[in-house]
Amino acid sequence: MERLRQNIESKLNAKCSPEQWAAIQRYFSSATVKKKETLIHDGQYCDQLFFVESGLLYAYQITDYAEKQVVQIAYEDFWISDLYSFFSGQPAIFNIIALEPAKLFCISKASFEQLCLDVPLLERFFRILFQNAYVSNQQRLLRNITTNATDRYRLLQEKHPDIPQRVPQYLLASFLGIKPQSLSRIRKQLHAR
Amino acid sequence: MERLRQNIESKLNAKCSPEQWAAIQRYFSSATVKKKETLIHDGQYCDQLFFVESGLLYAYQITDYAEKQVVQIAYEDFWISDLYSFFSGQPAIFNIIALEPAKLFCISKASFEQLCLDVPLLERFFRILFQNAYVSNQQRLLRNITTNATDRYRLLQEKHPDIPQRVPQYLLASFLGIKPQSLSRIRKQLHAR
DNA sequence: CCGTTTTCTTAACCTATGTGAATGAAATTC
DNA sequence: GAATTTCATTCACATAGGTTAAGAAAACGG
Repeated sequence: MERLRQNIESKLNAKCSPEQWAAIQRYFSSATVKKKETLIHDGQYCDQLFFVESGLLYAYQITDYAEKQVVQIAYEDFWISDLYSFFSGQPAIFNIIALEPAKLFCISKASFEQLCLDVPLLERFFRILFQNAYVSNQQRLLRNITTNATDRYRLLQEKHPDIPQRVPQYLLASFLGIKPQSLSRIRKQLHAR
Repeated sequence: MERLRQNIESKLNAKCSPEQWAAIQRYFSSATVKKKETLIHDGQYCDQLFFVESGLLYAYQITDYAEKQVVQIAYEDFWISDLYSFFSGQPAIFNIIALEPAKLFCISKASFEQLCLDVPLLERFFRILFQNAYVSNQQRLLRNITTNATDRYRLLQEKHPDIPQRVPQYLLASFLGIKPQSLSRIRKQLHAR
């Protein structure tokens, strides 16, 4: 669980004491998913947060006209969940599927709440986690409005060079908000230089 | 402050006791802004949450090439702030300006934290408030990707009929992620039927 | 009330991205 | 390892929305 520890400590900008870390470990369980296995089905409840220890998963929504829309891509050191369902207790609106076999650490909502009481430092950690999720979503919305597809692709390459290498292009395209043919065209133009 | 009370009670789906309400009132202050007055400047700190009692404000970001991008529009019963700055203590990334003279109730970060301790019910309220903000942003991102401008405009008319009536079209267009000329064209087509 | 400024509309044209179809490559299944 | 399915690429064409420019309408300021 070294990865999880580092993730927590880096976001808190502080070390966990041995006791804190022992407590934290008690509240998480681990899980593995095989390639193409569905971790969360929309319509069912998602009452867990998942930390990706290894592997890669993505979350998508089915749109009004039955198309997949990729919402999030998570690999090592990322957290993924259907936060809407997690927070509200309503059925999930996303599907979450493994693209590569993955090893996860999971915390249920009940454990999450217990842990926050038990180790207040973790309450702070999760607050930061959710705040970051909020802010990065908002920035993503603004980028999608104000930036063309080529620049969005370049930015993704820069910030998350893993993703273009590990994710098939039709999913990458969806994540960027374009069609696979357009992404193919964009890549061709970029390589022409 | 009746509006604020109703807002809180409706999101909590519960009534505040007289003591709770008295405590809440102590933590809020009130403010007014004139038309065109700037409530929050980007680059400065935004350590307040604002509840709109009357009037209308909007938040925008200046994009890389110096264009205004409208992020949020708030009128009676809405909350508005630069949550990034509020949460992180970093300088604000948005400007918030009054389009109509407005009366606000404000709570500073320090009061917010005190209030959450003092009246745990309010901690729950704010959690719900932030969760809703997260979810509605995420849904807005997905809609912007999967839906054309005409449908986005129609949806806005349906869900917030106040906005098209009270906000000039060039700001409305920006909020929808299009240019004013395009919004004009869309409106023309819609009225032609 | 009139001149100024801001906002809205229209139109002609342009461009990025979508669409549909064809092809071949790659991956998966049996 | 042959058969199928899935995925990526390309192309010709379609279309939504952007751009530029001009004038009309509305709002504003003295």
